[in-house]
Amino acid sequence: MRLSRYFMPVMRDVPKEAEIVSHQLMLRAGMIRQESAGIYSWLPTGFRVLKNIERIVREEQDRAGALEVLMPTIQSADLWKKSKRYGDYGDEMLRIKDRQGRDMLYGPTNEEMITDIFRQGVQSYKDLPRNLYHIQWKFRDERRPRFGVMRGREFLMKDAYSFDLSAEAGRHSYNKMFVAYLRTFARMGLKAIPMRADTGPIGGDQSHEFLILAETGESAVFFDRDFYDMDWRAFEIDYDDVGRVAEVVADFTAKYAATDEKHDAGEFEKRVPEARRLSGRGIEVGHIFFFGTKYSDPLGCTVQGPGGEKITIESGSYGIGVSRLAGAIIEASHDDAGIVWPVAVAPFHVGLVNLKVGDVATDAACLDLYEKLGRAGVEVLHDDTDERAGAKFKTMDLIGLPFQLIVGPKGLKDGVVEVKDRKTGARETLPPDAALKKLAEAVAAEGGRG
RNA sequence: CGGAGUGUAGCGCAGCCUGGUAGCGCACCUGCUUCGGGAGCAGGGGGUCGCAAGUUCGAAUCUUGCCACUCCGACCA
Repeated sequence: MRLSRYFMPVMRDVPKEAEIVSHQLMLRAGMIRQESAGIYSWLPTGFRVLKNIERIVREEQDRAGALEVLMPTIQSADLWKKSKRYGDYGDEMLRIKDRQGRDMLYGPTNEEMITDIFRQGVQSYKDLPRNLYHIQWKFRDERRPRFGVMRGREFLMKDAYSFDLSAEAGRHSYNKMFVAYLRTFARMGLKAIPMRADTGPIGGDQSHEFLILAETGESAVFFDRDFYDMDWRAFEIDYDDVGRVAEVVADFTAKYAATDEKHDAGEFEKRVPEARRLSGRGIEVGHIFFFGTKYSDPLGCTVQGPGGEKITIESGSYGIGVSRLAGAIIEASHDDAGIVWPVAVAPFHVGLVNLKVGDVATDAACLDLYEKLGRAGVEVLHDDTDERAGAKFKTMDLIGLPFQLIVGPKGLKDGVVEVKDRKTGARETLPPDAALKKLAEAVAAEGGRG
């Protein structure tokens, strides 16, 4: 993309409505625009990040055997009345009426609808297990939206729903999602610690929240320092290997980690030596539940077993805050100059900076590199504007692309260009071909197309 | 929803107390000079002062009501 043809309204001053750093940086980098409290437009740069996050989530859900569907944002109230949650959900649910006066709602979640879909489509035990998910906008009319996209009222969420014949089988479905979440967040460069959690209004008896550590997090968290030594890479695993999947889950759940609601100070002291006890604040980026027959019972979601008997389906649900992650990743990865994107979610991989637009040799060199990088699968934002060099560097640092490729007449005279690593600040001068090779390799290594 | 606060140009702000028809910085446009880490000079464009009613000869400014947004608390991806 050529910056001269792009739409990226960056700001030098911080809009006063933004309190936390991720919100400030998203606004300053021209990623989002607030439309009303807790509701945002995603501008081109922000939208690219959102799509990258969504892509990783989708790839890992698919890998774990979940099947993607798309349910509507608007739902009829009927299903919710059947599950008794129409009343329970309270003012958080945005209720609307259609022209016939029918009660409708903007979905805050989809347990009822997916259960109904599944009930209608499956009659035999032979059709289980299954896991269906979608990535769709939700609306929850929060009492107090805040922190930009981290706690919006309208937000993009991945929600998956598992259907099993027995509680044991349901446990494996739960464990698969647990592992898929570890992989998903690892690919985004995050260490998301699984913590025991309250089940809240969703209900059920087994639940974990995945939290990343950040000072601005909304939950107080208590955990074992040993988590830092875990293998957080997106390790390979055979999801059909029930024992192995359970082992990974056991490994992560053996260590103490809990949010304040579930925290037990006595147990913490008993299980974790003092030197390893850590506390801090965390941002919840994922939440998984196993709730058994809570929805299948009232909605009559059953299948016929081998002996002709009726089996009530055991279910779980699994959420990831896709739009929240955009803010959460920035909270976890930024410095004084701006955002520092992990390669896998960066809006572009490389910022190509032309230091002297209008200089024939420099323009030609930039164009050549731009085309070659594109062919190598590297996404490039080419700053071909006639801004001053200083301003260009500030902008590049602000928007946080992982690499900057800096091309100017002085370097070209010596046959070199400069490559800057945004994260480390390291700069290297090398011939254009070598720079190209280096960037292509770095992006291939870290970009992690699943 | 309880408490606190803010609405004046795209963004950040001053002006309001003590009414007289709107200003600063950045950004934007034009020209010249500059040009390897947010340039200088000169000229220029842009605002129903959140909305409505009231007081007044006259309201950004005073009064009342409403709306929007932000922050602090209880819930959640």
